[in-house]
Amino acid sequence: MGRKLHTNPRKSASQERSRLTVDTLLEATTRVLVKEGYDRASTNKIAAVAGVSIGSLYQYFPSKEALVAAVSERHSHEVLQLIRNALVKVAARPIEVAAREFVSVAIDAHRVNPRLHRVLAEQVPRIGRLENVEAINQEVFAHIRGYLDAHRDEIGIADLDVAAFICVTAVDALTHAAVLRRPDILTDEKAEKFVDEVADLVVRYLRKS
Amino acid sequence: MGRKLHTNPRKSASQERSRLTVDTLLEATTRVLVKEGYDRASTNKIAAVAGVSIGSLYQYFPSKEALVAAVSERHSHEVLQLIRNALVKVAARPIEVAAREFVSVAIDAHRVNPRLHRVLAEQVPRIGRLENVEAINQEVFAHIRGYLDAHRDEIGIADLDVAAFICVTAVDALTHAAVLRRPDILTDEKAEKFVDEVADLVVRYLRKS
DNA sequence: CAAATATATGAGCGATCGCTCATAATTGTC
DNA sequence: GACAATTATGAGCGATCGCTCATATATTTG
Repeated sequence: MGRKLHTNPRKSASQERSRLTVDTLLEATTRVLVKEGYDRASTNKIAAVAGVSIGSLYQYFPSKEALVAAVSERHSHEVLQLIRNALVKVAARPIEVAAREFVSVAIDAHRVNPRLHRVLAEQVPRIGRLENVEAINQEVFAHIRGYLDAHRDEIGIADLDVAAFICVTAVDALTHAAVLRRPDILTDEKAEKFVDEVADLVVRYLRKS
Repeated sequence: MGRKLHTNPRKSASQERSRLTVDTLLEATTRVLVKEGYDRASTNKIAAVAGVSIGSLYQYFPSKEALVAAVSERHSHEVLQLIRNALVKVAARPIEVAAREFVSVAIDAHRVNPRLHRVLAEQVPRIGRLENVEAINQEVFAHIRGYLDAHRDEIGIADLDVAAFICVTAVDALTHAAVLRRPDILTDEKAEKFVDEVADLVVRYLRKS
Protein backbone atom coordinates (compact mmCIF):
# COMPACT_ATOMS: atom_id res chain seq x y z
CA MET A 1 0.00 0.00 0.00
CA GLY A 2 1.33 3.38 -0.98
CA ARG A 3 2.30 5.49 1.96
CA LYS A 4 2.48 9.20 1.28
CA LEU A 5 0.79 12.46 1.95
CA HIS A 6 -0.82 13.38 -1.29
CA THR A 7 -2.10 16.60 0.17
CA ASN A 8 0.29 18.56 -2.00
CA PRO A 9 0.58 18.54 -5.76
CA ARG A 10 1.61 15.12 -6.90
CA LYS A 11 4.66 15.67 -8.99
CA SER A 12 5.51 13.17 -11.66
CA ALA A 13 3.79 10.21 -13.12
CA SER A 14 6.49 7.69 -13.64
CA GLN A 15 4.62 4.81 -15.15
CA GLU A 16 3.00 4.74 -18.56
CA ARG A 17 -0.31 3.91 -16.94
CA SER A 18 -0.47 7.11 -14.90
CA ARG A 19 0.62 9.32 -17.77
CA LEU A 20 -2.38 7.99 -19.63
CA THR A 21 -4.63 8.77 -16.68
CA VAL A 22 -3.39 12.35 -16.59
CA ASP A 23 -3.95 12.76 -20.31
CA THR A 24 -7.44 11.33 -20.05
CA LEU A 25 -8.20 13.73 -17.22
CA LEU A 26 -7.00 16.74 -19.19
CA GLU A 27 -9.13 15.81 -22.16
CA ALA A 28 -12.16 15.17 -19.99
CA THR A 29 -11.63 18.51 -18.28
CA THR A 30 -11.55 20.25 -21.64
CA ARG A 31 -14.75 18.58 -22.76
CA VAL A 32 -16.61 19.25 -19.50
CA LEU A 33 -15.41 22.87 -19.37
CA VAL A 34 -16.71 23.44 -22.88
CA LYS A 35 -20.02 21.74 -22.19
CA GLU A 36 -20.76 23.06 -18.70
CA GLY A 37 -18.69 26.18 -18.13
CA TYR A 38 -16.23 26.69 -15.32
CA ASP A 39 -18.46 26.67 -12.26
CA ARG A 40 -20.63 23.77 -13.38
CA ALA A 41 -17.64 21.68 -14.37
CA SER A 42 -17.45 19.66 -11.17
CA THR A 43 -14.45 17.52 -10.39
CA ASN A 44 -16.77 14.56 -9.84
CA LYS A 45 -18.22 15.01 -13.32
CA ILE A 46 -14.78 15.36 -14.87
CA ALA A 47 -13.59 12.17 -13.19
CA ALA A 48 -16.72 10.33 -14.35
CA VAL A 49 -16.29 11.52 -17.96
CA ALA A 50 -12.65 10.47 -17.85
CA GLY A 51 -13.68 7.07 -16.56
CA VAL A 52 -11.37 7.58 -13.61
CA SER A 53 -12.13 7.68 -9.90
CA ILE A 54 -12.33 10.99 -8.10
CA GLY A 55 -9.47 9.83 -5.90
CA SER A 56 -7.17 9.41 -8.89
CA LEU A 57 -7.99 12.88 -10.09
CA TYR A 58 -6.77 14.31 -6.80
CA GLN A 59 -3.62 12.18 -6.94
CA TYR A 60 -2.43 14.23 -9.88
CA PHE A 61 -4.12 17.59 -9.40
CA PRO A 62 -4.34 19.07 -5.92
CA SER A 63 -7.37 21.18 -6.73
CA LYS A 64 -9.88 22.01 -9.40
CA GLU A 65 -7.93 25.19 -10.00
CA ALA A 66 -4.76 23.22 -10.75
CA LEU A 67 -6.61 20.99 -13.16
CA VAL A 68 -8.03 23.92 -15.09
CA ALA A 69 -4.67 25.69 -14.99
CA ALA A 70 -3.07 22.68 -16.68
CA VAL A 71 -5.68 22.74 -19.43
CA SER A 72 -5.29 26.48 -19.78
CA GLU A 73 -1.51 26.29 -20.05
CA ARG A 74 -1.72 23.58 -22.67
CA HIS A 75 -4.13 25.67 -24.72
CA SER A 76 -2.18 28.90 -24.32
CA HIS A 77 1.03 27.18 -25.31
CA GLU A 78 -0.50 25.82 -28.47
CA VAL A 79 -2.06 29.14 -29.45
CA LEU A 80 1.05 31.18 -28.70
CA GLN A 81 3.22 28.82 -30.72
CA LEU A 82 1.03 29.40 -33.76
CA ILE A 83 1.10 33.16 -33.38
CA ARG A 84 4.82 33.44 -32.69
CA ASN A 85 5.68 31.45 -35.78
CA ALA A 86 3.44 33.56 -37.99
CA LEU A 87 4.69 36.88 -36.65
CA VAL A 88 8.35 35.94 -36.92
CA LYS A 89 7.80 35.05 -40.56
CA VAL A 90 6.52 38.52 -41.45
CA ALA A 91 8.61 40.62 -39.06
CA ALA A 92 10.45 42.27 -41.95
CA ARG A 93 7.59 42.50 -44.42
CA PRO A 94 5.50 45.63 -45.07
CA ILE A 95 2.28 46.20 -43.18
CA GLU A 96 0.06 45.03 -46.04
CA VAL A 97 1.62 41.58 -45.89
CA ALA A 98 2.02 41.43 -42.13
CA ALA A 99 -1.54 42.50 -41.42
CA ARG A 100 -2.93 39.80 -43.63
CA GLU A 101 -0.81 37.15 -41.97
CA PHE A 102 -1.77 38.41 -38.53
CA VAL A 103 -5.48 38.23 -39.26
CA SER A 104 -5.08 34.82 -40.83
CA VAL A 105 -3.23 33.35 -37.86
CA ALA A 106 -5.70 34.94 -35.46
CA ILE A 107 -8.44 32.91 -37.12
CA ASP A 108 -6.36 29.76 -36.92
CA ALA A 109 -5.69 30.45 -33.27
CA HIS A 110 -9.35 30.88 -32.49
CA ARG A 111 -10.09 27.69 -34.34
CA VAL A 112 -7.82 25.58 -32.13
CA ASN A 113 -10.70 25.22 -29.68
CA PRO A 114 -12.99 28.22 -29.87
CA ARG A 115 -15.35 27.21 -27.11
CA LEU A 116 -12.58 26.30 -24.71
CA HIS A 117 -10.96 29.62 -25.49
CA ARG A 118 -14.18 31.40 -24.66
CA VAL A 119 -14.61 29.60 -21.34
CA LEU A 120 -11.00 30.24 -20.34
CA ALA A 121 -11.14 33.88 -21.36
CA GLU A 122 -14.53 34.67 -19.85
CA GLN A 123 -15.37 32.44 -16.95
CA VAL A 124 -12.21 31.26 -15.29
CA PRO A 125 -11.42 33.35 -12.23
CA ARG A 126 -8.29 35.35 -12.85
CA ILE A 127 -6.40 34.29 -9.79
CA GLY A 128 -3.14 32.49 -9.20
CA ARG A 129 -1.83 30.65 -12.22
CA LEU A 130 -5.14 30.99 -13.98
CA GLU A 131 -4.35 34.40 -15.39
CA ASN A 132 -2.46 32.97 -18.31
CA VAL A 133 -5.12 33.47 -20.96
CA GLU A 134 -4.76 37.17 -20.29
CA ALA A 135 -1.05 36.50 -20.84
CA ILE A 136 -1.72 35.47 -24.44
CA ASN A 137 -3.06 38.91 -25.19
CA GLN A 138 -0.19 40.59 -23.43
CA GLU A 139 2.43 38.71 -25.41
CA VAL A 140 0.60 39.34 -28.67
CA PHE A 141 0.36 43.00 -27.79
CA ALA A 142 4.11 43.13 -27.15
CA HIS A 143 4.83 41.46 -30.48
CA ILE A 144 2.63 43.84 -32.44
CA ARG A 145 3.93 46.82 -30.54
CA GLY A 146 7.46 45.75 -31.51
CA TYR A 147 6.48 45.33 -35.14
CA LEU A 148 4.92 48.80 -35.27
CA ASP A 149 8.05 50.27 -33.76
CA ALA A 150 10.25 48.64 -36.37
CA HIS A 151 7.98 49.86 -39.17
CA ARG A 152 7.17 53.31 -37.86
CA ASP A 153 8.16 54.93 -41.17
CA GLU A 154 5.23 53.18 -42.88
CA ILE A 155 2.83 54.27 -40.18
CA GLY A 156 0.94 57.52 -39.84
CA ILE A 157 0.12 57.31 -36.18
CA ALA A 158 2.07 58.91 -33.38
CA ASP A 159 0.95 56.91 -30.37
CA LEU A 160 2.09 53.38 -31.12
CA ASP A 161 0.74 52.07 -27.83
CA VAL A 162 -2.78 53.07 -28.67
CA ALA A 163 -2.31 51.88 -32.25
CA ALA A 164 -1.18 48.44 -31.06
CA PHE A 165 -4.07 48.28 -28.59
CA ILE A 166 -6.55 49.08 -31.34
CA CYS A 167 -5.11 46.60 -33.83
CA VAL A 168 -4.83 43.70 -31.41
CA THR A 169 -8.19 44.27 -29.76
CA ALA A 170 -10.03 44.70 -33.04
CA VAL A 171 -8.48 41.70 -34.77
CA ASP A 172 -8.96 39.50 -31.74
CA ALA A 173 -12.61 40.47 -31.34
CA LEU A 174 -13.40 40.17 -35.04
CA THR A 175 -11.83 36.77 -35.51
CA HIS A 176 -13.27 35.53 -32.22
CA ALA A 177 -16.78 36.65 -33.16
CA ALA A 178 -16.48 35.34 -36.70
CA VAL A 179 -15.37 31.90 -35.58
CA LEU A 180 -17.94 31.58 -32.82
CA ARG A 181 -20.95 33.48 -34.08
CA ARG A 182 -20.68 33.84 -37.83
CA PRO A 183 -19.45 30.59 -39.35
CA ASP A 184 -21.28 31.72 -42.51
CA ILE A 185 -18.57 34.34 -42.97
CA LEU A 186 -15.78 31.79 -42.75
CA THR A 187 -16.87 29.17 -45.24
CA ASP A 188 -14.14 27.99 -47.59
CA GLU A 189 -15.12 30.33 -50.39
CA LYS A 190 -15.73 33.40 -48.21
CA ALA A 191 -13.02 33.13 -45.57
CA GLU A 192 -10.36 34.72 -47.76
CA LYS A 193 -12.57 37.73 -48.42
CA PHE A 194 -13.07 38.19 -44.70
CA VAL A 195 -9.33 38.03 -44.04
CA ASP A 196 -8.77 40.65 -46.73
CA GLU A 197 -11.46 42.84 -45.28
CA VAL A 198 -10.12 42.80 -41.73
CA ALA A 199 -6.53 43.19 -42.94
CA ASP A 200 -7.74 46.17 -44.94
CA LEU A 201 -9.34 47.66 -41.84
CA VAL A 202 -6.02 47.49 -40.04
CA VAL A 203 -3.85 48.68 -42.94
CA ARG A 204 -5.99 51.69 -43.83
CA TYR A 205 -5.94 52.70 -40.20
CA LEU A 206 -2.17 52.38 -39.80
CA ARG A 207 -0.92 53.56 -43.17
CA LYS A 208 0.12 57.13 -43.84
CA SER A 209 -2.51 58.77 -45.98
CA MET B 1 -52.26 35.40 7.36
CA GLY B 2 -51.75 35.58 3.62
CA ARG B 3 -53.18 32.61 1.82
CA LYS B 4 -51.81 32.00 -1.65
CA LEU B 5 -49.59 29.74 -3.64
CA HIS B 6 -46.52 31.77 -4.31
CA THR B 7 -45.07 28.97 -6.39
CA ASN B 8 -45.51 31.02 -9.53
CA PRO B 9 -44.14 34.45 -10.29
CA ARG B 10 -45.65 36.92 -7.92
CA LYS B 11 -47.04 39.60 -10.11
CA SER B 12 -47.42 43.05 -8.72
CA ALA B 13 -46.37 44.73 -5.57
CA SER B 14 -49.23 46.93 -4.66
CA GLN B 15 -47.96 48.61 -1.55
CA GLU B 16 -45.15 51.11 -1.38
CA ARG B 17 -43.34 48.88 1.10
CA SER B 18 -43.04 45.95 -1.29
CA ARG B 19 -41.99 48.10 -4.22
CA LEU B 20 -39.10 49.21 -2.07
CA THR B 21 -38.23 45.60 -1.27
CA VAL B 22 -38.15 44.74 -4.97
CA ASP B 23 -35.93 47.72 -5.73
CA THR B 24 -33.58 46.82 -2.91
CA LEU B 25 -33.37 43.26 -4.22
CA LEU B 26 -32.54 44.40 -7.76
CA GLU B 27 -29.77 46.65 -6.51
CA ALA B 28 -28.37 43.95 -4.27
CA THR B 29 -28.46 41.49 -7.17
CA THR B 30 -26.51 43.91 -9.33
CA ARG B 31 -23.89 44.40 -6.64
CA VAL B 32 -23.52 40.71 -5.87
CA LEU B 33 -23.41 39.77 -9.57
CA VAL B 34 -20.61 42.25 -10.13
CA LYS B 35 -18.68 41.13 -7.07
CA GLU B 36 -19.15 37.37 -7.31
CA GLY B 37 -20.10 36.50 -10.87
CA TYR B 38 -23.23 34.65 -11.90
CA ASP B 39 -22.70 31.21 -10.38
CA ARG B 40 -21.34 32.45 -7.07
CA ALA B 41 -24.09 35.02 -6.69
CA SER B 42 -26.30 32.92 -4.42
CA THR B 43 -29.84 33.92 -3.69
CA ASN B 44 -29.10 33.66 0.03
CA LYS B 45 -26.23 36.11 -0.34
CA ILE B 46 -28.34 38.49 -2.42
CA ALA B 47 -31.09 38.46 0.19
CA ALA B 48 -28.57 39.09 2.95
CA VAL B 49 -26.98 42.02 1.09
CA ALA B 50 -30.43 43.46 0.46
CA GLY B 51 -31.23 43.10 4.15
CA VAL B 52 -34.29 41.07 3.21
CA SER B 53 -35.20 37.52 4.09
CA ILE B 54 -34.74 34.76 1.55
CA GLY B 55 -38.46 34.12 1.73
CA SER B 56 -39.25 37.65 0.60
CA LEU B 57 -36.91 37.29 -2.33
CA TYR B 58 -38.90 34.31 -3.56
CA GLN B 59 -42.17 36.17 -3.06
CA TYR B 60 -41.22 38.49 -5.91
CA PHE B 61 -38.93 36.40 -8.05
CA PRO B 62 -39.77 32.75 -8.64
CA SER B 63 -36.18 31.77 -9.35
CA LYS B 64 -32.64 33.05 -9.46
CA GLU B 65 -32.99 33.15 -13.23
CA ALA B 66 -35.98 35.50 -13.00
CA LEU B 67 -34.09 37.77 -10.64
CA VAL B 68 -31.12 38.05 -12.95
CA ALA B 69 -33.42 38.47 -15.94
CA ALA B 70 -34.99 41.48 -14.28
CA VAL B 71 -31.59 43.05 -13.68
CA SER B 72 -30.54 42.24 -17.22
CA GLU B 73 -33.65 43.78 -18.72
CA ARG B 74 -33.23 46.93 -16.70
CA HIS B 75 -29.62 47.26 -17.87
CA SER B 76 -30.38 46.46 -21.50
CA HIS B 77 -33.19 48.96 -21.55
CA GLU B 78 -30.97 51.73 -20.24
CA VAL B 79 -28.15 50.95 -22.67
CA LEU B 80 -30.42 50.64 -25.68
CA GLN B 81 -32.10 53.92 -24.90
CA LEU B 82 -28.75 55.70 -24.99
CA ILE B 83 -27.76 54.12 -28.27
CA ARG B 84 -31.07 54.65 -30.02
CA ASN B 85 -31.08 58.33 -29.18
CA ALA B 86 -27.56 58.84 -30.44
CA LEU B 87 -28.10 56.95 -33.68
CA VAL B 88 -31.35 58.71 -34.50
CA LYS B 89 -29.59 62.04 -34.10
CA VAL B 90 -26.99 61.25 -36.77
CA ALA B 91 -29.09 59.14 -39.12
CA ALA B 92 -28.83 61.73 -41.87
CA ARG B 93 -25.27 62.90 -41.24
CA PRO B 94 -22.21 61.73 -43.22
CA ILE B 95 -20.14 58.82 -41.97
CA GLU B 96 -17.43 61.02 -40.46
CA VAL B 97 -19.93 62.55 -38.09
CA ALA B 98 -21.96 59.39 -37.49
CA ALA B 99 -18.93 57.24 -36.75
CA ARG B 100 -17.69 59.66 -34.13
CA GLU B 101 -21.06 59.76 -32.44
CA PHE B 102 -21.35 55.98 -32.55
CA VAL B 103 -17.98 55.46 -30.89
CA SER B 104 -18.77 58.12 -28.33
CA VAL B 105 -22.09 56.59 -27.33
CA ALA B 106 -20.54 53.13 -27.25
CA ILE B 107 -18.19 54.37 -24.55
CA ASP B 108 -21.07 55.94 -22.63
CA ALA B 109 -23.01 52.69 -22.92
CA HIS B 110 -20.12 50.64 -21.57
CA ARG B 111 -19.76 53.12 -18.75
CA VAL B 112 -23.31 52.62 -17.48
CA ASN B 113 -22.10 49.63 -15.49
CA PRO B 114 -19.11 48.04 -17.19
CA ARG B 115 -18.66 45.17 -14.79
CA LEU B 116 -22.32 44.25 -14.77
CA HIS B 117 -22.27 44.37 -18.54
CA ARG B 118 -19.35 41.98 -18.57
CA VAL B 119 -21.02 39.51 -16.21
CA LEU B 120 -24.27 39.61 -18.17
CA ALA B 121 -22.52 39.23 -21.50
CA GLU B 122 -20.09 36.53 -20.48
CA GLN B 123 -21.38 34.44 -17.64
CA VAL B 124 -25.12 34.40 -17.67
CA PRO B 125 -26.45 31.26 -19.33
CA ARG B 126 -28.14 32.18 -22.57
CA ILE B 127 -31.43 30.46 -21.91
CA GLY B 128 -35.00 31.62 -21.63
CA ARG B 129 -35.40 35.32 -21.10
CA LEU B 130 -31.72 35.67 -20.28
CA GLU B 131 -30.67 36.04 -23.89
CA ASN B 132 -31.45 39.72 -23.96
CA VAL B 133 -27.89 41.02 -23.69
CA GLU B 134 -27.28 39.31 -27.00
CA ALA B 135 -30.34 41.24 -28.13
CA ILE B 136 -28.55 44.55 -27.54
CA ASN B 137 -25.95 43.61 -30.12
CA GLN B 138 -28.58 42.45 -32.56
CA GLU B 139 -30.51 45.69 -32.39
CA VAL B 140 -27.35 47.75 -32.72
CA PHE B 141 -26.32 45.67 -35.70
CA ALA B 142 -29.70 46.30 -37.33
CA HIS B 143 -29.41 50.05 -36.74
CA ILE B 144 -25.92 50.24 -38.23
CA ARG B 145 -26.85 48.00 -41.09
CA GLY B 146 -29.74 50.37 -41.85
CA TYR B 147 -27.46 53.39 -41.68
CA LEU B 148 -24.97 51.85 -44.09
CA ASP B 149 -27.76 51.04 -46.50
CA ALA B 150 -28.99 54.63 -46.46
CA HIS B 151 -25.46 55.94 -47.03
CA ARG B 152 -24.23 53.36 -49.48
CA ASP B 153 -23.09 56.07 -51.91
CA GLU B 154 -20.47 57.21 -49.39
CA ILE B 155 -19.26 53.67 -48.84
CA GLY B 156 -16.74 51.67 -50.83
CA ILE B 157 -17.75 48.22 -49.66
CA ALA B 158 -20.08 45.87 -51.46
CA ASP B 159 -21.11 43.48 -48.70
CA LEU B 160 -22.90 45.70 -46.19
CA ASP B 161 -23.64 42.78 -43.87
CA VAL B 162 -19.99 42.04 -43.37
CA ALA B 163 -19.22 45.76 -43.14
CA ALA B 164 -21.80 46.23 -40.38
CA PHE B 165 -20.52 43.15 -38.56
CA ILE B 166 -16.98 44.51 -38.66
CA CYS B 167 -17.92 48.01 -37.52
CA VAL B 168 -20.17 46.92 -34.67
CA THR B 169 -17.88 44.17 -33.42
CA ALA B 170 -14.77 46.32 -33.56
CA VAL B 171 -16.29 49.37 -31.89
CA ASP B 172 -17.94 47.25 -29.20
CA ALA B 173 -14.74 45.38 -28.42
CA LEU B 174 -12.55 48.49 -28.44
CA THR B 175 -14.79 50.55 -26.21
CA HIS B 176 -15.43 47.58 -23.92
CA ALA B 177 -11.71 46.89 -23.55
CA ALA B 178 -10.85 50.55 -23.12
CA VAL B 179 -13.40 51.07 -20.37
CA LEU B 180 -12.56 47.88 -18.51
CA ARG B 181 -8.85 47.39 -19.08
CA ARG B 182 -7.31 50.68 -20.17
CA PRO B 183 -8.76 53.50 -18.09
CA ASP B 184 -5.47 55.32 -18.82
CA ILE B 185 -6.69 55.74 -22.40
CA LEU B 186 -9.97 57.30 -21.33
CA THR B 187 -8.82 60.03 -18.97
CA ASP B 188 -10.47 63.38 -19.52
CA GLU B 189 -7.65 64.75 -21.61
CA LYS B 190 -7.09 61.61 -23.72
CA ALA B 191 -10.59 60.25 -24.22
CA GLU B 192 -11.33 62.54 -27.13
CA LYS B 193 -8.22 61.40 -28.96
CA PHE B 194 -9.27 57.79 -28.49
CA VAL B 195 -12.74 58.49 -29.87
CA ASP B 196 -11.19 60.19 -32.89
CA GLU B 197 -8.83 57.29 -33.41
CA VAL B 198 -11.53 54.61 -33.35
CA ALA B 199 -13.87 56.72 -35.47
CA ASP B 200 -11.00 57.09 -37.92
CA LEU B 201 -10.52 53.33 -38.00
CA VAL B 202 -14.14 52.88 -39.00
CA VAL B 203 -14.30 55.77 -41.47
CA ARG B 204 -11.12 54.85 -43.35
CA TYR B 205 -12.44 51.33 -43.65
CA LEU B 206 -15.86 52.31 -44.94
CA ARG B 207 -15.04 55.32 -47.09
CA LYS B 208 -14.46 55.05 -50.81
CA SER B 209 -10.77 55.51 -51.47
C1' DC C 1 -62.41 47.66 16.79
C1' DA C 2 -62.04 42.94 14.06
C1' DA C 3 -61.41 40.51 9.95
C1' DA C 4 -59.11 40.16 5.59
C1' DT C 5 -55.34 40.81 2.90
C1' DA C 6 -50.55 41.76 1.81
C1' DT C 7 -45.89 41.38 3.09
C1' DA C 8 -41.88 39.47 5.72
C1' DT C 9 -39.45 35.86 8.17
C1' DG C 10 -35.85 32.05 8.53
C1' DA C 11 -35.20 27.06 9.72
C1' DG C 12 -34.26 23.64 7.00
C1' DC C 13 -34.76 20.03 2.77
C1' DG C 14 -32.60 17.54 -0.85
C1' DA C 15 -28.99 18.10 -4.07
C1' DT C 16 -24.48 19.03 -5.28
C1' DC C 17 -20.01 20.96 -4.46
C1' DG C 18 -14.62 20.34 -3.72
C1' DC C 19 -12.06 17.26 -1.59
C1' DT C 20 -10.04 13.37 1.95
C1' DC C 21 -8.64 9.00 3.27
C1' DA C 22 -8.57 4.19 4.30
C1' DT C 23 -8.06 0.59 1.44
C1' DA C 24 -7.39 -2.26 -2.78
C1' DA C 25 -5.23 -3.44 -7.17
C1' DT C 26 -1.25 -3.17 -10.23
C1' DT C 27 3.58 -2.89 -11.35
C1' DG C 28 8.67 -3.01 -10.54
C1' DT C 29 12.67 -5.28 -8.12
C1' DC C 30 15.10 -9.06 -6.38
C1' DG D 1 7.23 -15.70 -5.30
C1' DA D 2 7.92 -12.00 -1.81
C1' DC D 3 7.89 -7.38 -0.78
C1' DA D 4 7.79 -2.42 -1.67
C1' DA D 5 6.39 1.29 -4.49
C1' DT D 6 3.05 3.13 -7.40
C1' DT D 7 -1.46 3.84 -8.95
C1' DA D 8 -6.59 3.39 -8.53
C1' DT D 9 -10.86 3.22 -5.89
C1' DG D 10 -15.25 5.33 -4.01
C1' DA D 11 -17.90 6.16 0.31
C1' DG D 12 -18.63 10.01 2.49
C1' DC D 13 -17.55 14.81 5.14
C1' DG D 14 -18.65 19.55 5.78
C1' DA D 15 -20.13 23.40 3.16
C1' DT D 16 -23.08 25.62 0.19
C1' DC D 17 -26.59 25.69 -3.31
C1' DG D 18 -31.64 27.01 -4.93
C1' DC D 19 -35.71 26.99 -2.95
C1' DT D 20 -40.18 25.79 0.22
C1' DC D 21 -43.35 26.52 3.74
C1' DA D 22 -45.37 27.19 8.19
C1' DT D 23 -45.72 31.07 10.60
C1' DA D 24 -45.44 36.03 12.13
C1' DT D 25 -46.11 40.97 11.34
C1' DA D 26 -48.04 45.19 8.85
C1' DT D 27 -51.51 47.34 6.38
C1' DT D 28 -56.09 47.93 4.40
C1' DT D 29 -60.91 47.39 4.64
C1' DG D 30 -65.46 47.63 6.68
